[in-house]
Amino acid sequence: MQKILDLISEEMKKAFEAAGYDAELGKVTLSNRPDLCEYQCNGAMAGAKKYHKAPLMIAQEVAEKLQESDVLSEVSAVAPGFLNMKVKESFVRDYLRQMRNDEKFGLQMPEQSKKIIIDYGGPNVAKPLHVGHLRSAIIGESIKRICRYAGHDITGDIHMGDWGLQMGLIITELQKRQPDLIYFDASYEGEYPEEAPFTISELEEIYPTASAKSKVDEAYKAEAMEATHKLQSGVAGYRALWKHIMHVSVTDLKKNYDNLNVEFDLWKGESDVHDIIPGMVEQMKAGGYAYESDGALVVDVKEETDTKEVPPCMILKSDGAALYNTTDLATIMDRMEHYHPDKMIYLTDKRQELYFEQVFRCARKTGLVNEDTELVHIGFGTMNGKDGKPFKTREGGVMRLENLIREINEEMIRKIQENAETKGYQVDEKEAEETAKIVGMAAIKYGDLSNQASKDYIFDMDRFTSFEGDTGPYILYTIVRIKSILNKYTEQGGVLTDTVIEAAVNDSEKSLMLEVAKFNAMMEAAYEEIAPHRICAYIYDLANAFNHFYHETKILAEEDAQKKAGWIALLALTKDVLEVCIDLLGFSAPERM
RNA sequence: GUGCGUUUAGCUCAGCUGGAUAGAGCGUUUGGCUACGGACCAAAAGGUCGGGGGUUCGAAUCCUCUAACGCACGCCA
Repeated sequence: MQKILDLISEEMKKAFEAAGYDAELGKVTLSNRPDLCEYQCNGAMAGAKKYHKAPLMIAQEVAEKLQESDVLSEVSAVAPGFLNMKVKESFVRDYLRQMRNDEKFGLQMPEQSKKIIIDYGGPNVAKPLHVGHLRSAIIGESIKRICRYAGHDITGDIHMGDWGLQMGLIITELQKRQPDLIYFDASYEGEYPEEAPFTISELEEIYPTASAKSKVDEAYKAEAMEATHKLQSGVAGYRALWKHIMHVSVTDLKKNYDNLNVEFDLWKGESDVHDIIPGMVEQMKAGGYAYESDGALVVDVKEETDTKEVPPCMILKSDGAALYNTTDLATIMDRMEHYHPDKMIYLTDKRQELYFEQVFRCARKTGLVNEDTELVHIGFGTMNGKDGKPFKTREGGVMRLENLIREINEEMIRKIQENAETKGYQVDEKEAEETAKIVGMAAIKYGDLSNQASKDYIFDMDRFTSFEGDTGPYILYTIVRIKSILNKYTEQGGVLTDTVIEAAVNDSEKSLMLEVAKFNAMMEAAYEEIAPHRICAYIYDLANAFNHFYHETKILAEEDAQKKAGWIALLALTKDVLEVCIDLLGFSAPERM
């Protein structure tokens, strides 16, 4: 379906042409003076110079041509040359009827679906998730869903840190504690046990301990590096131990991401490309791209047009070891070979911007990707506390994700019970817990996504748990309210699928309809700009438009059955649009709250 | 030093790619509950859009200079 603004513009363009002017001047935009009109066109002013004519005169001539329009009503020319207009109620009605029948509410599917890989999450194995992982998970999940809804084939890869020194550290510490473990017996040739010799909580304690020791104890660090090397060169016992670490850790990660309603299609990590690194390095050397500089192997990625210094992209450290760049480049190579993506999206902290610029240029220069393969880095800002500094616990430590979620949920349960008390009804404890989880998720995710991803934002626990105004819970509340009305309609014998949208009878109804009609344009923008916050802004407006309408209209009490059914149809469409939107943001609405 | 980003109401943020009187939420003040769910709605107060200059009929938006803050600038990820 065409966007409503395009349909209106077409009508206006025809009028410009009919009046003897360039059709392109007839671009229509939303009115920024809603008290005067619904839509406006500024083309007459833009054309004044070209036609040596007063803008108002041009506007008047164009307005003349639109007096009989099926689309527009009340077209008027206003000084200094604005064209103000409203749209016909019948036009909006027909548009929404079509929307309601369309699978994706009028969103146009691309001619060619793109194959996209999105790299987000990025946790480290054996380390608990903390608030720093929250944004990547939330934003990445939403982007993935938006691209998918927009008709593209997108694969989400968690891309774990599962291969470096951290693994050697864990193994070393484990050996200190349990030297008799069969894994450390080099002469052992049998099968290794299926059960891991540690639990996730032990693992989470082992790593920081080992990391701290390595910083003060050189010998310990050397052991860890040796263990890392043994692991990477394939010593059986070490590999078996590594598999245990991975299994225990991934199981725990899955649980945590499940709680966030975040799902990955691929659980790849740095270890997956270990074997292809030597080949890639050789290829880069053979191609004449990589050369030695200060002992390290680098590829120049400067470009003529650069206004800044772009340091070369390092492929190997001076000790010959791989680094982050190496695995990222190898991963690109691996993905090109196995998935043939048209586009790869990386979601990380925005401080890594220059780094990704280097890696992307290197990948392009060395021919790891095709000319038209898009490589995109989306850098997000830091989540700060109320003081404007990176978010910490009250004690000043790094806050674990689980704890943050728990705090929000507890606050939510308190609110729900409080609400029930003031209204004098009983809540089932189980139900309250479930609802709290759903609402808490909406509060966290909406709070994050409603900000532009690239900006730092302030995570204010009090604000998010206050549930008033521009928040996730407000959106959910609106949906639940509509559901409640629709349920009552059904209970009274109405059949939702029999209802048909009618022309608006008052301003608030029309505003709601016009708001609903913006869906496909908004989605297109959200996809093109990779901007979930567009969806947030839209559903907030939509929820406001609905609540406004709701307060002015007694829906179920309406005696005219056709009118009532029309309203119900509009409500159902509004609810469906809202629910699709929140699903794209990664949360859902409860039945009651 | 170089580059990038940010600067809009007391606070937290929008601003649809150059249009009319710069918009929300929170907070403040005021009004609305026989509930189709008041976690709502209606209204008021509150802004030299960091500052200067320029382009344009018209600038928060484009150009330029400048200030403050933040971030990044080869062996971390």
